[in-house]
Amino acid sequence: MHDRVSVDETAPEPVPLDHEAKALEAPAEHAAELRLWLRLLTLSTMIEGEVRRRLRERFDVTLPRFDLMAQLVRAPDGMTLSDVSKRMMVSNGNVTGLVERLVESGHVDRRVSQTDRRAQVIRLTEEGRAAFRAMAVEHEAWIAEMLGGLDAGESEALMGLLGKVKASTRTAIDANARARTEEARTNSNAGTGGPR
Amino acid sequence: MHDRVSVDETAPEPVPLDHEAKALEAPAEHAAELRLWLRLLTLSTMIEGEVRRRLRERFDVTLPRFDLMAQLVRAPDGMTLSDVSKRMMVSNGNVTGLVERLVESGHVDRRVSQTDRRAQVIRLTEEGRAAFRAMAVEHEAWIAEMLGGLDAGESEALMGLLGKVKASTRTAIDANARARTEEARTNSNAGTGGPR
DNA sequence: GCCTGATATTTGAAGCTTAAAACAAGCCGC
DNA sequence: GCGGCTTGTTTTAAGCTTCAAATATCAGGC
Repeated sequence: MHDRVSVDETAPEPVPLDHEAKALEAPAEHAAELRLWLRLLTLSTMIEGEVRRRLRERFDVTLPRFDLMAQLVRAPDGMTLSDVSKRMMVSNGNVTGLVERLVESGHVDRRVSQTDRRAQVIRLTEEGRAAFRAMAVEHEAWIAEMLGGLDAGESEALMGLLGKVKASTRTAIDANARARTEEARTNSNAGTGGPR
Repeated sequence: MHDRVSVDETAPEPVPLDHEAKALEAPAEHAAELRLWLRLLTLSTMIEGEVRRRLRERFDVTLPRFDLMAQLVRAPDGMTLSDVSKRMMVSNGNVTGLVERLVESGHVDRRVSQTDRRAQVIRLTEEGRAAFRAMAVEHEAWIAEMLGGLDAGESEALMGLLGKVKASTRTAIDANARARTEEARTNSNAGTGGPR
């Protein structure tokens, strides 16, 4: 497989490491990926935490509400809860509660879809739109301040690399999901005596 | 009201854009940073979500518990709750509850520090260590699978760029914290009639 | 029209998370 | 050795989040 880490670790290796040492050192094969992931996670946790803090301090609003409003502001025609759920990558049940509170506070308007009686279409109210506009201006400045350490070329390079990782992550997730679906199908057939 | 029905608002529009349009387009100055942040956030959300799902599916464990155990496995002499809180970048109160549940399940051992009677020192139990070892092996493979799309050079480049962003983020956060502290000091002086 | 499977949403239980307030104990300068 | 500040932890209230189960509706095939 990927022998990237210049496989010169072959030579000695007399006594196989015991479990303990293995577990502690073990990053063995994939240390680089693990470090990358940890740095990525640390960074987004830092930024997210700071944005959360500032939103609360300056506007007394929570980050999830801001995020939801950010989705809605780009959809003047409204979105269904499912749409929001997919875009925000959170569960359906989560969105239900979030929307409930935003309707309560008058930022969001919710009505049954005219074409699908199962679905709710939600939109920002005028108040919601105004509130979001005010927040978005500062939010953007915060992000620019925090991510401002790169020049245009670096920024573009980073964007590209993140895109590449995103693609391979997507692939890994999809492959896993397919495998799970397949397994479920098989089990189901086995259980019900489906096509042998 | 909202003339959503595709007004084909392209052609005319002679007048300078109003607030609405501005707000929508406004990424104006800092569009690149905003896009970068969104991509970063999307990526870490994707990975984190998948790891969470797999940990639950394979080991019936939550991600925060895994993360806490990952901190402890590297500290055979134990850590205080505060240490953990800082390393995980979560609130103190959060750690209290998390540790409570891990002690309950027998993965973690907790005792009062011998040198500071305020502090609790926590360690993995043998069971906790064994359980973590098993999980860590798969976890590492998952990460390698998801982040596997880069060659060594790209990986290193990404690491460097993330480091750079992390540094500038750190700077921005610290500057803000200092400003807040300063403001608090000033207010406090004003209120109590401190040094003019 | 009726069944079957898919989709949209809600609900409930459990757990995670934060912020803020309350304590307890350490540290320090006088 | 006593105030006063700092640090370590817990507690509480509110909100976020997930998963899984329950509802309701839709869409197709027959």
